[in-house]
Amino acid sequence: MRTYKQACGLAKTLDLVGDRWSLLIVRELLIRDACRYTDIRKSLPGIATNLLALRLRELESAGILVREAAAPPIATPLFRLTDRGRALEKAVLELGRWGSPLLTTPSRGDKLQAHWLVLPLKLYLRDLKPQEPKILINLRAGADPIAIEASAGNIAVRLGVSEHPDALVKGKPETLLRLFTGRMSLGAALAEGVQWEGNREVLRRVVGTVDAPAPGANLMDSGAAGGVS
Amino acid sequence: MRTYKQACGLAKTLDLVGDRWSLLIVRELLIRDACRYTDIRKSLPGIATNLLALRLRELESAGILVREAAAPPIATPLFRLTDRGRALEKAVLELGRWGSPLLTTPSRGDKLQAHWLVLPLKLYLRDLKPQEPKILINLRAGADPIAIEASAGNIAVRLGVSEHPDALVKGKPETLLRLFTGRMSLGAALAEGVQWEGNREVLRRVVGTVDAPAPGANLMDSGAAGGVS
DNA sequence: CCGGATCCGGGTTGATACTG
DNA sequence: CAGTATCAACCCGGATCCGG
Repeated sequence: MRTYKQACGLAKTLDLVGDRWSLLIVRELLIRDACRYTDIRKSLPGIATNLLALRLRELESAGILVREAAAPPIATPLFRLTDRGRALEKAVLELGRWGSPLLTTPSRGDKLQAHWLVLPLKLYLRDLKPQEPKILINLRAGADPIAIEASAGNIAVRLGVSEHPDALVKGKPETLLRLFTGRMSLGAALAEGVQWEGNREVLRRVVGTVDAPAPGANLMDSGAAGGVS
Repeated sequence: MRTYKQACGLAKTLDLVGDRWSLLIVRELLIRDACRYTDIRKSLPGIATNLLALRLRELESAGILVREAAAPPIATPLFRLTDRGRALEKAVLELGRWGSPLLTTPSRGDKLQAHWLVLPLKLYLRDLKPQEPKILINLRAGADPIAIEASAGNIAVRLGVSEHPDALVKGKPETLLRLFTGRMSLGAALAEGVQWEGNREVLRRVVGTVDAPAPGANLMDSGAAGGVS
């Protein structure tokens, strides 16, 4: 294994997850608790099958994920993060936050899969009315539905469907992302084909600037927009 | 440029800083405000000169750093992070935090340069007595002295020397790191050759468990230790 | 010395074909 | 479905050389 040979936390981390595709595999497992080989493959267009198999072995031997031989009847192995692997979430979220401003520029041929919304929603949603009763929002932007729950000041975002939600929102992933990160008003979203069923007020519960989509609204905490090479 | 072609913040970040050495170059510039080519090279043993030059061009065109043509007399270019590049600090610190537990295992041939202590010190030092007057600690573990300042609940760590410090601590970087991250008592550090001049009580100001170096003390927030492949 | 450019051998990645 | 095998292309590491 190629290593930097530096007694530095960052270098040690990159020794284990710095190779191409590694952190994207971790991202998939952060979003979907357990994955089959093919699930990961479909979410990583362009990865070679041998490379995916190699990375999974490497991450397994690094203690970041485990391969669970499934039940005897239909044995299809499942991959799941260990606690140690799940501890990468903060770092993954911070890397994703830094890259978010680059998503505002129109993507040429970029893919956007619905389940990827989970991580940015975790970053940008806030429970702005902690004293009010719990609310549930279901999102459907593609194959994988997303469930949002705001309760007592906390936000939970996960793949799946909540029962008896306060609202069900359908639309293209791009549009829902802009809507829920405060970069697009509800009116504009509806005009772009978003379907909102149920209570519309719950949007204000979790998104700050619903009606003030500042023209050059920047998702960053600070700093100028970076160029794209 | 090779890109993942995914409309995902993490993927976009990795498109720009996911290549080998890129984040280590950012780390160097986070620690030393402005660097010459050779400074970076000395801190990255093993990097090929052409690769360093290439990475610097890539990071420059990504808006992460700028190349400052120095003053006319003796022109030696300086590299400095932009605001956008400095915004990577949180992500870099979180990646480093995740890798910290891997530093406890004896490193085979790993290099440890004194100035790398700056980032872990930023992570693990706390001002535990915010109401007391400001204190200054100078560290010397190698070529680059480090200045620590605790004041009003905040910790500042930078390369350099404070004037009239409360304490001056000299020793091997490994030992100072363990001492200031609470994994080694002061007594043990002194026994290993650490020289402490000045007030010894200031250590309690910034380090939590000075006298309780739990045997298997873990720097992680949670999770088991990962294996090393 | 500083800041690279150039060349080369070997390792890694990407694409495709193939197998249990 | 879950990989392995193969091979071309590219990237990386090390050495050398070269203009200020």
